[in-house]
Amino acid sequence: MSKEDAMSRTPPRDRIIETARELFRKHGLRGVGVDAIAEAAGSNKMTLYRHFGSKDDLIAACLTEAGKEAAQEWDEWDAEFPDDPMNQLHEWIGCAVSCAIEDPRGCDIANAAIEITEPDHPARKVIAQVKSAHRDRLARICRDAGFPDAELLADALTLLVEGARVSWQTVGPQGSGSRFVSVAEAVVAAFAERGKRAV
Amino acid sequence: MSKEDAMSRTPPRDRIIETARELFRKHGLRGVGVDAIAEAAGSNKMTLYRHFGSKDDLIAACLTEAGKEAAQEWDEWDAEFPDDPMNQLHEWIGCAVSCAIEDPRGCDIANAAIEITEPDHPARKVIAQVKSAHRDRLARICRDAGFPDAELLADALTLLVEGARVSWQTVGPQGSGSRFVSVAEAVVAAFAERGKRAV
DNA sequence: TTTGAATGTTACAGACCGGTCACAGCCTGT
DNA sequence: ACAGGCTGTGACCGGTCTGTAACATTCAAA
Repeated sequence: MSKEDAMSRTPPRDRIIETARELFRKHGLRGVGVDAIAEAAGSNKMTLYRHFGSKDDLIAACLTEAGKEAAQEWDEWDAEFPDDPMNQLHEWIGCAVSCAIEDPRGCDIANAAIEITEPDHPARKVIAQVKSAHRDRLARICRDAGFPDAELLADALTLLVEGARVSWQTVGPQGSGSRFVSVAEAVVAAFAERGKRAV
Repeated sequence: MSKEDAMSRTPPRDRIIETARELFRKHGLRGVGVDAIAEAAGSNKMTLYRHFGSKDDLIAACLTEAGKEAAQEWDEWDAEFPDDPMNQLHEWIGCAVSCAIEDPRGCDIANAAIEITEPDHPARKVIAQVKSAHRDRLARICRDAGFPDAELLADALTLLVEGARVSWQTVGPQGSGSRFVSVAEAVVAAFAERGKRAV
């Protein structure tokens, strides 16, 4: 009963966020109600509303948490290959979509951006901030690795990974998304050769 | 009153599909009810249900219609640059995301794939079919243009455009999505040079 | 003119939703 | 032992949703 133990030990707020992220991912933001989330988290609707003022705020909190997790992953790559941006880049390419094999539901943040239609939704700024940070870290690695067109390469890789996670949801494992690693490596190689010739 | 005239002349089924596509695009699939669609189409819920057995079937019909429109666009490029795949490719790159400037809601089909969580939803096969056809036509152009790595280039461009339309919804005009044309052209150029050197 | 199919209208069923209230319990720090 | 904050419980409100039933209307073809 280690799971139930952990459930009862962690404060309700954390359990609710974790459970909400699971259910949102599985059924979509509009596909699951706050009551179901609270119950699945071993709590109830009232405490949910005492921690998060509304469902929309809960969604924003979940995406903030997702952004924190992503940043942690970047930090781990930083620590794994210190001062070796080229290996960091290859590691990123390898990991960026690999998770999709088990759970083909793509990126929670991108999915939320698509599912949320209100322009003033509290989650919108979280989405923009996390995604911008992602591109910025990618651009920094490309610059550190010495690519002359580092910014353009960062844009290319950003679009590729974003597209791969969508492609996985549209056509599944037969689609272009499953060739993301080959494509990304080819693009990186092409940009590297371009740089060499320019020098 | 040509618009109202057209509304009353066209059969209800077509009006409903057209209206549904607009509203689905604006508010999401789950963000608008069948009653609102029927009323906005100048019809009513009952006739809607007589033409489409369920809301899910209506969604599938809307995506089928979207797929037909996309195919028509490809045919126009074919007719505009007959036997000139390189220009067809450039035209595709220019048009693929340009529409996003006015309406940043991305691709209806990809959005639907993300919003639909049921694996057996009637729209799923439509989504997969349309997206596969898109990649196939792109691959054919790349092959006709003589790219040695035509399949890989088609995958790259597919992922890029898919990612661009998502990026537009996450970070807006400041994001990588607005650099799609530059990125895609750079990737095409890199693949072309690769081919030359390989020859 | 009559017939019949397509369409419109109204009402309803049953379920779910987000959000709030009043009240009861628990558990910790003092 | 006691006080106070956090948590749990169940009921409730008003609204919306998909889908159906029964009935009225229009309109074109025969």
